[in-house]
Amino acid sequence: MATIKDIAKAAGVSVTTVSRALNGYDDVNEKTRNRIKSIADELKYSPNAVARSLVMSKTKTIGLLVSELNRSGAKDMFTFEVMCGINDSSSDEGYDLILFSTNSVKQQSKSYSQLCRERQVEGVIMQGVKTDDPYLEEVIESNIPCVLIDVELEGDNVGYVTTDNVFGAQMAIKHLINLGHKHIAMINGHDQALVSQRRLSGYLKELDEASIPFREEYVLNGEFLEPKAETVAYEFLQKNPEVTAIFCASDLMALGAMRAAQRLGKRIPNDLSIVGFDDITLAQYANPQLTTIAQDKYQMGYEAARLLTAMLHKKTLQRKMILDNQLIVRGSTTAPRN
Amino acid sequence: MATIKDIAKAAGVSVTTVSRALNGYDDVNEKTRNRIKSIADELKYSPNAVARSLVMSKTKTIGLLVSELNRSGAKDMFTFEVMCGINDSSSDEGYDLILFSTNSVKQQSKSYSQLCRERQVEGVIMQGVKTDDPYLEEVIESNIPCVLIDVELEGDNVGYVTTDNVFGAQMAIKHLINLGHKHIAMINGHDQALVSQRRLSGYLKELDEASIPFREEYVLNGEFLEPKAETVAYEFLQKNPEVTAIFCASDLMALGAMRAAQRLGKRIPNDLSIVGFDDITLAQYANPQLTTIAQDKYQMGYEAARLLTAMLHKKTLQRKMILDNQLIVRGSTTAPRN
DNA sequence: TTGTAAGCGTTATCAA
DNA sequence: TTGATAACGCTTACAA
Repeated sequence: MATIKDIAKAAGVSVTTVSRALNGYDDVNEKTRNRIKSIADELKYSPNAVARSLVMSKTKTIGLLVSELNRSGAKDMFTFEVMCGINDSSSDEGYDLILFSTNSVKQQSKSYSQLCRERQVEGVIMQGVKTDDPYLEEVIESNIPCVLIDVELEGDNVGYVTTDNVFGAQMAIKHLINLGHKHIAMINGHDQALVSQRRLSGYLKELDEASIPFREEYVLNGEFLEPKAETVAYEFLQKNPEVTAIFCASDLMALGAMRAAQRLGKRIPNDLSIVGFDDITLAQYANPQLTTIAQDKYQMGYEAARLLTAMLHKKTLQRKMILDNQLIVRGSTTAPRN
Repeated sequence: MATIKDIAKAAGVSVTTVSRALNGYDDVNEKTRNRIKSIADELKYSPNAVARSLVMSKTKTIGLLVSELNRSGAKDMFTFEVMCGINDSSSDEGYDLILFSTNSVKQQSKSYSQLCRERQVEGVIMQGVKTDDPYLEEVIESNIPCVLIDVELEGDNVGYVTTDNVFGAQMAIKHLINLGHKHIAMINGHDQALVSQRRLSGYLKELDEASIPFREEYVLNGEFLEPKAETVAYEFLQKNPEVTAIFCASDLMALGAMRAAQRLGKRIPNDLSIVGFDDITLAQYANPQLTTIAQDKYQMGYEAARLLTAMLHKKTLQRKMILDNQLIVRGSTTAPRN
């Protein structure tokens, strides 16, 4: 592990000169610079980022905080794809990523700002946090720049990236209405996700525009879980045979609803149309293939890291970014049988 | 950002005492310790890991090097699930994870040991590297402790975690033979993966034990890609109608093979049995559901990080870990029609 | 039980 | 164009 000291000694110059030579300052003789560089190569020198961070108080590191990063996230590749985007863009910007894995147990022992300050990250990207997560308050209080995924929180140092969930839901419902559906239910995610609220309001808005009366019992809570969605859909469909279409706030729940329908002997899409949300990989492999609202997860991550680094460099006053979604019509929707 | 200096001043003691008090040394008066602790709390002190790393030359950080971490890995959640395991176990052991994202472009500018030394990681876990990856040589040369996933390389500071791929393949073939199949093809992955070689040898071994003659043209290269597998399977099945079963070295390729069969009007499993490898999420959603050899990806990651931390603490002489696989029989295999 | 001082590998200020 | 020297925040002999 050669240091600049070693190089300085070998080159017969001071550490200052070595530092400047290696960092491309122009107040150093080209001849000495070359000598120093070749010695550095010989000694297989690489700068110690830890030491540099200490003196510059810049770590060139972004903290990635994913709540409950675990296997259950494996089915919808949401988390993973967002991470890929974050990874690509932060490495484009010259930042490394440090993974903060937290679960509710660990959260009790270490506060958000402790976590960040310890590792001296310059900024944070948070993913998968619920609206009632205690860390969220700390994000505002602390002045560490932070970009949230799918949590609409704004502040001097806080921004977010999300997609247009209201309009996404509207597209889904409009699609069903255009097909001729009148009795459209919704399986929503849990209330601790902002996207649930947004998608619900899109549902309401679009029903309203079509002058279809809203029926409270048509909105179910599937908790974003496939089996839970299956359970509630199963009960619901038995009680409400007039319903010909269900809009689900996630593809995973849509898969659960499909299974419920099949258990009840309903054929999809002939007896029941289903629209999902996310466009996860599985959507294409379901039988029939799932009509859904596609979110560009990779881009969400990519933009999140871009937004954060721009904030770090004070290059932007922008604090939020809302991406468009897209309706993808596949085999799980059709006109209702009359 | 309070430092121990601030605390020292506020408490009227030296920084040494503060350091020792906070780190739980027993040569400090309990009264002063308590005073110091409460002041630290007041000042919302958290230790600066960067400074600590510098002086202790220990960063408590593991580098995670995933080759080509990108969306294409999103379909088989392999990478992601392994990562979850690594994440859980390393955080259990008190290590943080730093993500080295590299692609072949970036590799040219920065060598493996440069990458590691810069960030002063204590050890590295590598995933997704091909056997001809230039970084692999460096792993051996450098003396940074490293654990590889699915690359069987051993050395003083190098270990690996993999599954019993030979036996896994044997289970697959035995299953097909037991069903009565005689003409069994294999779609293998590319040669730059060790697992391809292992799975092939399992295939050969099991054929041999059943005295089924090996036919070279029965082994195809699907490059681990779904569309590629579909292409080669499509051509192959046309030319070789006697084949009643295909063993694929990955589930993704098995999905491709299924599609090829369906395009040729072959029914699965009645006209053609297919066995995959991995047990990715999609395997259960395919139609019919895919019979496969399941690998515990999460555990692979978990054990990799455990092995690495054990190596770091010199607590083990063990350098490798081979996990068992499991045959999961689903709907894509049955007895051949005679 | 506590304090002084050196040092980890850098960068930055100032003077030469 | 170069070099002394201080500083970043912490740990750790060694001394008191």
